[in-house]
Amino acid sequence: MAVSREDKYEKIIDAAIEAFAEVGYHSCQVSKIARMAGVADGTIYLYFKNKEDILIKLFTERMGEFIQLIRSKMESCHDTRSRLRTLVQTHFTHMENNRSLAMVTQVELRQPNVSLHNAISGPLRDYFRLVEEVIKEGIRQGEITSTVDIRVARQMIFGTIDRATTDWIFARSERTLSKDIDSLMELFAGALGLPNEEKQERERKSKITM
Amino acid sequence: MAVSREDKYEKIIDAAIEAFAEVGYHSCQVSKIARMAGVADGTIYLYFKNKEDILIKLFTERMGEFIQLIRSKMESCHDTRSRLRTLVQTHFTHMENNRSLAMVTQVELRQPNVSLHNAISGPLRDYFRLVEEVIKEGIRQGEITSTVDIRVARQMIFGTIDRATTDWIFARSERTLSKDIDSLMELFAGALGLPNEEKQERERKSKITM
Amino acid sequence: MAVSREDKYEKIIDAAIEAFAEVGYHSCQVSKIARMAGVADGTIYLYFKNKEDILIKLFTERMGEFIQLIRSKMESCHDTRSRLRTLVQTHFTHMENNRSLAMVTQVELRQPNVSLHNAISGPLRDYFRLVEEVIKEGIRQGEITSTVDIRVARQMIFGTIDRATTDWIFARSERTLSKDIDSLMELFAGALGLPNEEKQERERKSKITM
Amino acid sequence: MAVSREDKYEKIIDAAIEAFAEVGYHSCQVSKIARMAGVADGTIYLYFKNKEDILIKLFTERMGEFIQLIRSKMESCHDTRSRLRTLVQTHFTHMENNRSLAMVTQVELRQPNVSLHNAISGPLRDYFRLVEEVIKEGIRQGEITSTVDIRVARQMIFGTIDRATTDWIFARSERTLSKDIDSLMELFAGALGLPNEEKQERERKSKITM
DNA sequence: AATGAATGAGCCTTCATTCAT
DNA sequence: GATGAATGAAGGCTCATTCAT
Repeated sequence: MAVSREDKYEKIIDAAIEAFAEVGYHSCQVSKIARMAGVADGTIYLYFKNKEDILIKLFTERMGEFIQLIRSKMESCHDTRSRLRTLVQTHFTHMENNRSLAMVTQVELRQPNVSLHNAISGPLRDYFRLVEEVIKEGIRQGEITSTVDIRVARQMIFGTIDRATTDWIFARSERTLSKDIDSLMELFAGALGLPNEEKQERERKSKITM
Repeated sequence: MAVSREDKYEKIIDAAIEAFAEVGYHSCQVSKIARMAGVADGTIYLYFKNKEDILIKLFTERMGEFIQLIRSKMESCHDTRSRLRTLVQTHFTHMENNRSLAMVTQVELRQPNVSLHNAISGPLRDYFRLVEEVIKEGIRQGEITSTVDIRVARQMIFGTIDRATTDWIFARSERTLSKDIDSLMELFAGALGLPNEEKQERERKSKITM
Repeated sequence: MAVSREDKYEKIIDAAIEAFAEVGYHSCQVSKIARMAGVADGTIYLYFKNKEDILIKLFTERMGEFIQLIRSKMESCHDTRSRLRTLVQTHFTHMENNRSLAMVTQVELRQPNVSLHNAISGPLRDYFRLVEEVIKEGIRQGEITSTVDIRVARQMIFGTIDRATTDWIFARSERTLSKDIDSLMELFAGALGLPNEEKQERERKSKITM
Repeated sequence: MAVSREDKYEKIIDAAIEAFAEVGYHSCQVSKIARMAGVADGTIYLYFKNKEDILIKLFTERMGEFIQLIRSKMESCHDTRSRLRTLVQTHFTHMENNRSLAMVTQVELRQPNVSLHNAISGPLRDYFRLVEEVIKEGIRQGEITSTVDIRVARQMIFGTIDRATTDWIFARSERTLSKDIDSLMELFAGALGLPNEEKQERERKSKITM
């Protein structure tokens, strides 16, 4: 079957996510991934250069999809506040729906390993760029104070989301990530000087009236 | 001599910081630390349970001192804004002055390892508590909107500082961390609803007059 | 087609000679031979039992041809000296003209492997027998001292030729093998007590006269 | 003990010789050598860089001693014939007394491996030099025809000895190497034009008389 | 207390061979 | 006959830790 090959690749990626989340990258034997994917050890090496390559490809691929998902969700947004909310919402929901992937992203991928770091920095920079685009658009639209330092603002947004996700991963409680979105948005709105929602609502209406 | 023992312990910690920063925790052989500390391999084990214990003790000790340093610097601060600024300032300056330690803190300590994580969580929670105290005090003093979610606000503050530090560690440019403090404080002030500095000045004066 | 089958077999043998000579038997992957022969990996196993079998068949076949070649060239020789010279000459020329094969013969086939050794010993013994036949005939004809130990003499002749060939394979210089033939023959003639050429010439003439 | 370290090194070398001779270099696991030497696997790597290094050091060391042995035995020889006989005799006796080493030398060390070949070529060249010195001295003393090509003569002597040794290693019979010495010497003497022993004896006597 | 030689557990990867198509 | 994707066995080496001195 033509699908078979692609199937196997995905099977290995999926197995690796579960395996890494379960026992950690370092303690995870390649044979465990193979077993979980239902393939032979050697088969792994027909699709991946080595164990690290699995982690890299896994991240690159899933992160790419993730960023695409956020972008597509943001398309219907007309202001910075909703864009930011969509970003946070999508990020949190995605992590909640893919807890093993979140585990890998928040924990396993923080390996202090040069080649891993290099491989990861690409997709990570894409995410950074996405956040900065939202900020820039906000400034252009006059929603965000123009004095804001874009890089620093991005560090705040990403750093906060990232920290919240990591805390959630390590927390034993059943608390969801999503229920912090309002509090978070309040902070972001205040930090960036976003117009409050009533004001924005009023402005939108007046626009329509005109 | 009693000093000798303490000396050796510190020597090993210092050597480990440099060694971990240089080649990374995993690639760093215990014998390298021993060599850099000027002791025999076996001597390490008179002071530390194992390799991981060096990393843990190193972090616990330095983090404790670090938190103490921030607390003492904050003592002379009379409002939330200056407390926060002192915290950020001290954090950034300390990292800039101890780049190897920063490397270890931001990179090496992110090992996805359960026992390491547990050992680290103590001092980390101390830091979190410190940040949350500042926020609580701000709310109590009416400087911070009382609707703010303390945990989320702490995640923002810590997450942002942490991300900025990590970015700085990995950046090749000569940019310092410190020169982002103003931009950062602007964001924090907006997020927490801190009174702007002129207003605060006015209020302080009126207090004195009264 | 019947030819096709034979063709493919030869193609694989030829590819193997080049491949083994290039990277050595152990480092040579079966897939490399397949690629160089223009067939699929699996096809190899339709013609050969396994990788070692290629080496064995290769040697057996080429060695057989080689011995045949020497025998046919020797047919026109009427005395031991010319027979020996023909043997050495043909051996050296053949190696010079088939450097890759020489590489395999002198280097790759020296694998310390029991089954390989057993398989090789057949054709090798054929060669030994050929040399010993020349010696025996020499003794019978009175050209070689009858006290000569045939096995030892054969060891000398084969050992010397073999050593010279190995030296040539590993030498970086452009020196040919063939130009050592005269020196070599001088040694062999002395060792075996062969009549010098003038004397032989005289004897032959007197024979004819009689 | 000061000896201990050297002891262990020798123990490993000795064990390796036996192990390689028994199952062959490639099939021989490092752990087997360790077991036979009575040390831990890791200990091997305190004395040798890797498995190949054992083979190299083994050969270099034993070959050096071997060459020294031959040289010292030859010191008391006053003519080429006795020097050659001593060389052959010592070579054969040494191989007979160290069958495992002979196995390694004649079989395992013929691996077609570049780094191995390079490491081996040094001591091998030393042996070649030794043989060539004997030939040169013979020419200088007028015992060997001056028209002899030294390199080719060396190839004959070494090649013959080497072939005889290899044949002996692979032979199943109980035949010793040593009993071929006379036959061999006869061939060498003839090849090099050495004066026969009676003649030499006569010359020596006449010298004394004068 | 200090040493450092010795230990030995542990795993990624290769590649000859198979077999479903 | 031909293919080539899939298989899975097998082992050299590292290095944290120990312990006799």
